[in-house]
Amino acid sequence: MAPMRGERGGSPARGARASLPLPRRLIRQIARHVASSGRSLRRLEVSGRVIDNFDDIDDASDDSDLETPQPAVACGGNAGNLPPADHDDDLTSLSWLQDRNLLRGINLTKSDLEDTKSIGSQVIIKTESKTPPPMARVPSPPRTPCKAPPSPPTVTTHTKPPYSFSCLIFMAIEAAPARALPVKEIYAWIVRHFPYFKHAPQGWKNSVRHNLSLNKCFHKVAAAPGLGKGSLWTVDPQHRASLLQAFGRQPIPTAPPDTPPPGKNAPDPQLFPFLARRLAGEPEPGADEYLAAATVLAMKYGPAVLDQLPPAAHLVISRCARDEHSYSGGGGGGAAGGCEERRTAEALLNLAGVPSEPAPS
DNA sequence: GAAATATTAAACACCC
DNA sequence: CGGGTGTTTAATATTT
Repeated sequence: MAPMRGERGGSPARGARASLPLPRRLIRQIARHVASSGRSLRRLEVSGRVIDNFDDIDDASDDSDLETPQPAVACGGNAGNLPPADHDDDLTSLSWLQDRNLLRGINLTKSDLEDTKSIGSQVIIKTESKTPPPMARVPSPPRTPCKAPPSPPTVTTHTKPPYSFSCLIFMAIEAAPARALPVKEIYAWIVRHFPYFKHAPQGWKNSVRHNLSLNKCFHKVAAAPGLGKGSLWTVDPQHRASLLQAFGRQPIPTAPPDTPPPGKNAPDPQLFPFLARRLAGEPEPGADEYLAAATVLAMKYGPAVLDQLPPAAHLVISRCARDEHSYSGGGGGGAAGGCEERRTAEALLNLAGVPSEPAPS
């Protein structure tokens, strides 16, 4: 995979003040919005690397209207756990909060992570809840969300799964952090979770593509650069319910007979813990923050990165090479040069419900 | 049994 | 040119 633009490797200016790739105002907006939702923005990770500049939020010189940020030691957090890389260059981190993966506690297997790499960076905003999370949490075993979870997906042997192709595709897409997958990743997910397809006749891939094309539940979104061929496929939100109903119509064969049924419209949570949660409609805190993360990424790496993020923003970005982009959903086009990324970011913030401040004059 | 839905196969175009 | 992707059509199977 081609390294993302802006990836570290060069040597950006050291020190918090030397280089501030993000407009402070936007950082403030993001942080404020996150704070208003009862959390605090802690850090942002891309592919495991912190890219935040949120320490600049503390800058009083430009911050008169900013809510008082949490002191860097307030919550202890896991500062000690931060990899050394977190602390170099412009990637200083605030280490005062507790981890909270706003990408919905995804239980990624190693292969999931590998898959994810190909569609873009894993984006994690870490925040803390100032108030206890509304969801009553099961007394949880030691959380190892992203590290070798007890591999759920050794599912159903090598028999043909009882799910229709549309369900399989649906599950694959829903299981993706970004809720969007290229067809190749859909294949991979299916094979990984249903080994039957590893040796199934090749026609099934045709069926998958056929289903994607024909089924109104699935939408193609803009092709992503660096993905190779093809587009990202998403689930049409309007048809999501019908897909969930389809689950209800399908046998759920995977749970042992003595275990209580996982719920009518859900895959076996033991086998698909993350997916089951998501499909069960559990609240997914952090959507706004996620968009905020997209904002930051857009500014850091350029608008093209948005194509590799979830389609939630519904931004239509023309993918003309040569760095020329136009946007619908923002305030019209015509952005040029340096303002463009900012406009993208602000459009995202607006879509995320974060009011945009008028630019200081 | 009919209709709806799903599966499978195949052909073709497009693009990289 | 080859292979992957996406679309479309058609036949068949299964479910409702």
